[in-house]
Amino acid sequence: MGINERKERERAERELRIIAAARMLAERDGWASVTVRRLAQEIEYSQPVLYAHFENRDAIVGAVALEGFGELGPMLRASVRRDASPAEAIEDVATAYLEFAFERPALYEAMFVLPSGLRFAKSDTPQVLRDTFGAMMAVVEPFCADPEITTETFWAALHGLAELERHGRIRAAFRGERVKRIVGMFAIAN
Amino acid sequence: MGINERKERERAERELRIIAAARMLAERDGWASVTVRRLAQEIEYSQPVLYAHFENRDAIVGAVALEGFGELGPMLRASVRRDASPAEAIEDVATAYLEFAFERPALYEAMFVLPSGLRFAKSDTPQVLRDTFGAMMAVVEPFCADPEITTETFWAALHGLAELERHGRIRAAFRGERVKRIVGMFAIAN
DNA sequence: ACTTAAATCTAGCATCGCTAGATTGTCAAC
DNA sequence: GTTGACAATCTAGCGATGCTAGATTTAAGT
Repeated sequence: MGINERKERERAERELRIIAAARMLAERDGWASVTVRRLAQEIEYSQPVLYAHFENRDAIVGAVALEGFGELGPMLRASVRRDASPAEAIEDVATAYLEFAFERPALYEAMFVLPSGLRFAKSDTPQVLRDTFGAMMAVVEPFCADPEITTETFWAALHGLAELERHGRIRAAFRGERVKRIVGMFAIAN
Repeated sequence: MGINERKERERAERELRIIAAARMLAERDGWASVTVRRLAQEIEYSQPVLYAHFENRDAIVGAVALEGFGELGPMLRASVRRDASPAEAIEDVATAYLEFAFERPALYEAMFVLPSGLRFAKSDTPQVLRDTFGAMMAVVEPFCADPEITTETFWAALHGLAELERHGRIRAAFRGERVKRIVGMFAIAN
């Protein structure tokens, strides 16, 4: 009886449609506009159906965030030029990271700012999160003794640059200069 | 006729009570619990009175944020040990900054994360914001050619460390190690 | 065709930010 | 003093929100 299989397939498909709708609305109108009612309308079901897929609104944000990690990791790896020196590799990743943050602000927000229920740096951390972390670690590793801590620091620096600029705390015009400084700092033994 | 003066005094006092209540509720239960209704109850007036003081809820967050800047700047300046070397001064400020972020999370959130209507790095930026920025600039200045950009970068690094740790993205246990790296990076010519 | 269980919806609760319009209080002119 | 005008304040409500209990429809198995 393929009935249950079909049902499961339809269910999974509907879940994807919810996530896609959430992402689209968030990118278009901001996360405040992503309401359960609107999502329900978008997928043409009533609100309670969403709660059969996600425990609450935060979990929907979390699902979008996971998608984001699934894209950020590969994007960071792909950003490194083929014959880049170790220092250039850091620059490529830093630049790509910020590009991601500014070109997909809603996605970035889901991944790093909004409550999403995701668990980081824990034993049950999803693989995509580890992979993204690994993409950053790969480029700082040549320059440091303890890659994990240095990666955390590198990541924090990039996240700070992204967030302060996104909130208008620092001058957008000087992003390149700031990246240059960060890269210069991480591209020496430490 | 001191009548109008008295009224203005009472009005100003009431405004301070609103801000104090908002800050207290935010620190105790988080910003999500700071509702206009609850604030009204706290100051023993009806909701509409709050809108005679602040344009909207965000403006209340902004007022609390301003208070926060009024404290962060002096705290950063005071954190530098009397006979600290330039490098030690950076360490002191970095440590004090993170201490502030973790001991007053709600205040920090108002200042740097929540929409607050405050304008940074603009011509009409309030003096307290400039002062806080200046406190950080003072310690990185000895090591750099363009202090403004380096300060923005330094600040971003600290903000990233604070935010990622606050959200459980990086391991709290290694905060000291990360600070050591950041300090080491900014405490050399760049 | 009928029963039962799963899938889905309707309708509602409590809460939110915010505001129009009524009501109270206070001042100044007569 | 009384009264009229204006400022201060409140009541009551609108349109949203996240979430859920209970009714209803749909579909499956016999």
